[in-house]
Amino acid sequence: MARTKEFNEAKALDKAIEIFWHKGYNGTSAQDLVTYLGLSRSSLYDTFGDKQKLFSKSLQRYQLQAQNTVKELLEKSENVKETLLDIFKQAVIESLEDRITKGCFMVNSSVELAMHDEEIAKIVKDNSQTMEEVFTNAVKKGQESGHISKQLDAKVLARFIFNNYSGIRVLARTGERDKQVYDDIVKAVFSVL
Amino acid sequence: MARTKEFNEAKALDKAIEIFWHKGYNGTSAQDLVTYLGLSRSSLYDTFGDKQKLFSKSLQRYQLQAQNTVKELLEKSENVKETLLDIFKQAVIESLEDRITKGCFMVNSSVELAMHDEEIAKIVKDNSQTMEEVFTNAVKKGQESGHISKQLDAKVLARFIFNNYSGIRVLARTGERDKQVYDDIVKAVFSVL
DNA sequence: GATTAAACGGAACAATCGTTCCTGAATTAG
DNA sequence: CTAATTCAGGAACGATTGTTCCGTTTAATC
Repeated sequence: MARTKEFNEAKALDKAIEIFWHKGYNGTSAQDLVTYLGLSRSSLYDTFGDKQKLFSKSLQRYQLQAQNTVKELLEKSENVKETLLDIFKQAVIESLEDRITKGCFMVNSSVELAMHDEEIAKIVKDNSQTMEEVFTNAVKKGQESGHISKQLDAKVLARFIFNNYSGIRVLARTGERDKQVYDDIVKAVFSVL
Repeated sequence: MARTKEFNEAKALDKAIEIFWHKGYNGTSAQDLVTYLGLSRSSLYDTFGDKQKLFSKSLQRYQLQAQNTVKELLEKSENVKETLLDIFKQAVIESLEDRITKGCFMVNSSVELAMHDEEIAKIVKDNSQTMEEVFTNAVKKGQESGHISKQLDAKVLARFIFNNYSGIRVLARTGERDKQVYDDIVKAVFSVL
């Protein structure tokens, strides 16, 4: 029989996420991938097909990870407003800590590829819809428990929250390092809830 | 003496803005530029130096145009809140009309290049600062005239407005075509003012 | 009409791109 | 052992990249 796989496919994907996230699709060369994933050209192409497929898989994996984190936090939360605040605070911390200012992989990919690559566009669209649902359910829960104002519709607030989340990630990508800027935005956002 | 320039440098730059805006820096080839600007390889390089310089000039020109539009509208406005609403409505209209979903050239460039190209990073940073000032002054004016709530600091609101403006442009870039999504966001944003 | 410089088309550059293929070593199961 | 399969490494592919250079044409000034 045959030799077993030596490298962990999932771990290789995580590596791919990192470098695509940092350098973008067009900015990452095949050589970059070989070097950074630490496996040979042949293994890379045998395992993942081509660059586009690898990117697509990476983005999908990232989406799952990111979504699950937020989803779980909100679903088991007893005070949704506070949990949402925690999520934003975490995004701010990551934006400031991040010494290589990666922003958000999904936002970056949207901007770079969504209009030129149908498959990526589909992932992005799917992500938006799912996040909208997650936030909508969370807001509804918060409104029922009295933690969030009922002045605006849950879906309206969900889209609003998601929009500001995107905005903050763009801000991070520009390299903004002034915490006050992020805090001000979060403050204004939560004055609505 | 010498022959006079046949092509209009400013018009060529506007063409460059269009294609860079649409395809991004890495996605636009030298051949794309030759074809789209309608001038020869030699003229292009003689006039603008190289691709990076052309991109930089294009982005600066775009910045000036975009800034002046918003600046003038807000400075001569008598009801700043309404003018801000007009600006957002205009962004929404452009996002929906735009058959090739360009988003915002500045946002796109931030995400694609700001962290890899110092010159671009400088332009982006300068743009953020200027826009923050413009919005801050506008909000102050609105607060003094009673059109905008004084509950939050002018600078806080300015940053908040700018963040949502970025977010909307990202949304446009993803190809979102549902007007309701944009309208919901705008509604929530203006509930703060 | 001579001079000067700009614009042009296109050839050509080296470099890099993503991808394929080959070789030989390594490792597993029967 | 043998057979099967994966590994690493690198050579090589054609295509495309950004850029330079050259010869010719065009036009404006003197």
